Amino acid sequence: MTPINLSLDCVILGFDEDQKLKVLLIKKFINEKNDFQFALPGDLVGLNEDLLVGAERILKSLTSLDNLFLKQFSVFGSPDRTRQKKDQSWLKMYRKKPKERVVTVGYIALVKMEDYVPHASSFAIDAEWVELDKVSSELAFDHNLILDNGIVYLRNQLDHQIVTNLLPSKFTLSQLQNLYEILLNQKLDKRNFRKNVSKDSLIIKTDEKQSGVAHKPAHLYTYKKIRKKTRT
Amino acid sequence: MTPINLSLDCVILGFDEDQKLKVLLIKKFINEKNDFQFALPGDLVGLNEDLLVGAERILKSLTSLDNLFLKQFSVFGSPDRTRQKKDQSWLKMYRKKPKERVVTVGYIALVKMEDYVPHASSFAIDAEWVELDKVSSELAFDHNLILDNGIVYLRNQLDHQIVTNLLPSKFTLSQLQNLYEILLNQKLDKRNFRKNVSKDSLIIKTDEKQSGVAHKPAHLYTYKKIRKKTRT
DNA sequence: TTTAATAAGTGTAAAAAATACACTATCTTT
DNA sequence: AAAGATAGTGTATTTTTTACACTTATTAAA
Repeated sequence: MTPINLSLDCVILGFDEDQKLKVLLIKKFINEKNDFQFALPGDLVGLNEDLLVGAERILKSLTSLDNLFLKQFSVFGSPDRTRQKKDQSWLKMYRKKPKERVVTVGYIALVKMEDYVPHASSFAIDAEWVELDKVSSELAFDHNLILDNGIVYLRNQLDHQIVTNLLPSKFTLSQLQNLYEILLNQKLDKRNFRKNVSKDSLIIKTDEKQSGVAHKPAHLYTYKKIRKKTRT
Repeated sequence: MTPINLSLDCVILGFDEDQKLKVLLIKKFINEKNDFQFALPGDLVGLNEDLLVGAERILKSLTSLDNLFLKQFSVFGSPDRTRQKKDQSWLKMYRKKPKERVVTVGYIALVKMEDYVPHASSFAIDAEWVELDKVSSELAFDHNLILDNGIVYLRNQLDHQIVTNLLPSKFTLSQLQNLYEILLNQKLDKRNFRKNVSKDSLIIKTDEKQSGVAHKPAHLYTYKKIRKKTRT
């Protein structure tokens, strides 16, 4: 009875060597003149599709990214969220019922960029990693709000498991610390950081060392993964 | 294009003198023979209705409860969540499209029961406070799951503001501690509890005391409220 | 009016967790 | 062999958390 559309939007944060946190955005044409807009990858959920499965499908269809751990973090349901002027043109082109309300569920993931090279398809004309402070404040719909909420959510969720996933399977403690500093956006004390890490029985020292560095080579560590998957 | 229905379900937890945490359930007939079922108060959101406003409206229409602080806590979107046998009969009676999928957003609130006396209306034939451990394991749809998730969410959110809302405007520290113990389902140390409370500048000692009790009368305290309201 | 019963109210010591802080070690490059 | 660079390490201090037992003020009963 309620013709409400349900969409899923993905906040995919990526990290790589150049030490910046980036978000995966798609570019889409919003008219025949090839004006474009950036947006989080997202689309309507399928009729009988589980939400998580749908988020995975949509993400893959727009960016080709696959096999990541998405987590639901919030619902955005303002009746006006798709009714700003800037978004009407795209809606008319791509949605059968452009005026109908769209409620969206936000999903988030944090990945190692090198493992996930986006390729645009479907209505995305491009899919790219964008540095957080270079993200346009004029994303489609309320995507700036969704992005901000996602980042806050993520910072409160960080743990060794999530963070080590962003590193090579063998990593140094300095790499790990550096990554925490970027994600949390704050400096950490080296000795205290190492004290904490040493309490985590899942972070294991290998007998390998870094090589080819122009300084004392660091020990390499690895993380014992026990992966769980839950859905609601 | 996706004929997905969106509903809102409310987990309203109540507390009162008899020291038990209860949840507000409605009773609904599921057939002409007057067989019934218990459920969380919930229904489809309105076409152009803000989600929070909708949750408030639905709750009021089913139970007459009004003016409480609902908070969104999760989305439940399994495609099968309304497709169990037990729920079909009710759906046929009350929904125009009983087979259509329904995704629901969970809202939660914690209230003082005496302030909120439920009166059933609309399709609710009864609205009552039910002790948590007496709740049927056969609530409508996936409402047992929603309820459990809501309780977990709530326990992680408790603070003096929320908790003092459940007490009279003047309360003793023993009342407050007792309430925490019930909500958290664990014993707390009296002196440590009071030490903590004394650090909270919003909890203020009045110069009144209990009277009519057969023991040393306790001082009464009050909470300085600064109410904020946020929505997404 | 004394006594018993009941919950209120109070402090301190010990343990655990968090923080602050600076030098030596090992490798590469020049 | 010296310089440059990052790795790696320990301790003292502060803060937070925990554990724990007796005295006090009132009412009810004897």
